[in-house]
Amino acid sequence: MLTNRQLLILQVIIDDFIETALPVGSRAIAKREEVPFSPATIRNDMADLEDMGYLEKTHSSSGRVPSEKGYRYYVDHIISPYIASGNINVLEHIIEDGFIELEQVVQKTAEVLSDLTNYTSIILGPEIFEAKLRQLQFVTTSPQTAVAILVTNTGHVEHRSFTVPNKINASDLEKMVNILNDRLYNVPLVQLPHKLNREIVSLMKNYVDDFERTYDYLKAAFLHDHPVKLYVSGKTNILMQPEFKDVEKIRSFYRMMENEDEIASLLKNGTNGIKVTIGNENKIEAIKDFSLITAPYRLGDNQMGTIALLGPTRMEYKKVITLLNTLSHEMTDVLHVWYKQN
Amino acid sequence: MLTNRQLLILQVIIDDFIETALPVGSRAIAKREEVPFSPATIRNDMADLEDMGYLEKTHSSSGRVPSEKGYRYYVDHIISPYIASGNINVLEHIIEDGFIELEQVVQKTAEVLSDLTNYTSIILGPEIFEAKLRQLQFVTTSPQTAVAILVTNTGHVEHRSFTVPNKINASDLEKMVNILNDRLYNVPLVQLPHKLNREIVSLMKNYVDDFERTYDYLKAAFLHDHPVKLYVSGKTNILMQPEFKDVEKIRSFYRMMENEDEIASLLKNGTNGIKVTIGNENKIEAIKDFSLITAPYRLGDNQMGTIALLGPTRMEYKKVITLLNTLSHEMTDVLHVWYKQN
DNA sequence: TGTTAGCACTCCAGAACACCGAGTGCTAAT
DNA sequence: ATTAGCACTCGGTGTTCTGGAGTGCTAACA
Repeated sequence: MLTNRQLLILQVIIDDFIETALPVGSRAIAKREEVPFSPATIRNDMADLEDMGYLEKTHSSSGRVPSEKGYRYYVDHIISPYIASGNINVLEHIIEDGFIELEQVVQKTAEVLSDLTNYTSIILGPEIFEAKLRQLQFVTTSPQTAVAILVTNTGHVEHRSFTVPNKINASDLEKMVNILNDRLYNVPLVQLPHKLNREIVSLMKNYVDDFERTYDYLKAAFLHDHPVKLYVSGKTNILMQPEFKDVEKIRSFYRMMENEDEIASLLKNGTNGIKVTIGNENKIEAIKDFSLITAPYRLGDNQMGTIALLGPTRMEYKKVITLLNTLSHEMTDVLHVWYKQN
Repeated sequence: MLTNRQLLILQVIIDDFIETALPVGSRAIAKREEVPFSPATIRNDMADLEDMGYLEKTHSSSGRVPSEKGYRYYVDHIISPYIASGNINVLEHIIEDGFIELEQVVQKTAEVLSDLTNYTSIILGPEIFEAKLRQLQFVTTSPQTAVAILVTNTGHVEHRSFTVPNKINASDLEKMVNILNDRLYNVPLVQLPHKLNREIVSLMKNYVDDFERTYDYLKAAFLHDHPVKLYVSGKTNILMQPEFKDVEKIRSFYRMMENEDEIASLLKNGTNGIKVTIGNENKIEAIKDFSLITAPYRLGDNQMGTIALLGPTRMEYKKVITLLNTLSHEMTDVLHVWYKQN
């Protein structure tokens, strides 16, 4: 168990190191008003804190630097009382500015987030499975090709190009699409496959000649997965951090950022609230000396996506956690409005 | 005027430096089979070449390094006879692999290009103004919002979200869109505004009540600019080059790459053939020690876009120019097929 | 006259060394 | 329990030294 004084010293050291990125010495701590102890006293506590694993030295006579365990303690026990969910209405301002596509709002949010923090922001989602179908459509673009288009109530548009086999009858396709639009209007995307199989198949058999082939084709066009998008902003911010003077580190960082699947899997890791992953707690090699902070946003009970910030382990946790907390709530609110309006 | 021996020496020095990135000394040159002269002789020529501005020294007793003027001479007079337009069928393979959207083909091409060269590849375009209209459509997504969708014969889909003012009559909109689709089918996008004003306006006035307002609205939905896309691949390749050990350089490179408008303007700089811009010939500060090689691709007489490679001034010009030459022709061929199929 | 061998000179890169200062741990005094 | 004092450690910086790769110049040579 830590004494109050040790707690105070740990906090001061971490705060200081977060600010300066330089090892902190006992003299510097003693100079602070909130620490009315002599350097020698502080040195004793520092030695204890090091023994307990919260601090490290860069060499035998250097000042102290927080260990990952130290950051962990700091996040879990020291700053947690100060985490509020402020209200900065970032999203409201963005929306007022006249953006109307959800994707743009999200992209803009990512930009604001990285500007506000000087770290790299990543937003996953939103999932669109709760969005309701507005229209399906086939547009023939050439004798052999066509585009399948899907529109949702959230203004989301998906499209795919296809080659059209000769065997498929255009008028059959048209009939089917008409039926689908009739029957599936306002159905959430997540229910499409189910509805299709249960209610529509039998209906269509009556109207369409070469049912099997046409139906398979339709499914390929409209029932594919809806890929979740990743919005990233502020990749260069990371280069401003003093710990990234090393070209090799920069390279591995950018390499990783090119691999969207990997990043997405990092963010999907869904808990209920804010999650802080420090240094080696990250499973992915390339971010072993980063910290990743994620916050989910939701629609009802469904997690729709994740807002995240990636920065050095020496991160401004207090500020960042508060910010993410706020923003994830705002995102949740926006989604609520966006999806519930008919 | 350069003597044959000077020409040979210049070529050898540049080839060597391109390969090793190290200053080249007279002894190393003399060891080569194709240079049957003593180091002393070579030194004399090197001094001359330096006087003429083709070579530089990094310090008073170092080996020589090509100057930008040297590269320029190399590109214009030394390697030009060797530039062929090979036939590697990159695009054919990509298309065979089952990609069908033009955008994906272009993206994939950029990736192949950067993999093949280890530089950063950038592709601009293709412009879609030559594409022909297949369908315009309004989909109402909620009482206040709608999406406008435009599909071309090339499988390109554009969409925009809107708020719908109460004053606009939905059935008027529908009528208008129907008329548009009737009249504008297969019209190249570039002719849309003209056709609309000349032929359609008068027609529509007859059918629609609140013509003015509805028409303005339609124009905003469908007659916006068609943004030209930028496809980039291999940004991290640049980090492998030994000249980019400096974090500050890396930072400015990535900063620049984030500014798509600037890059696009660099590439638009359209000439007829391949264009090589070396170091300070580039107007943009951030790439003053890069070389940029661009090649246009076209449809008929219209330049549709640009393929480019960005690398250090010490670039493998011979290989890269040949490659770009080939690929720009292949792109032109692909576009031809893509746009001409009805 | 063009080419080459020889030589003195230059300058960078890296190793070795000394020195300073910030910081520590320990001990003894308060 | 806290603190003053002190010896000690170690990284960073600046200096000096040295080896080697490379040059320019001069004189000899074909």
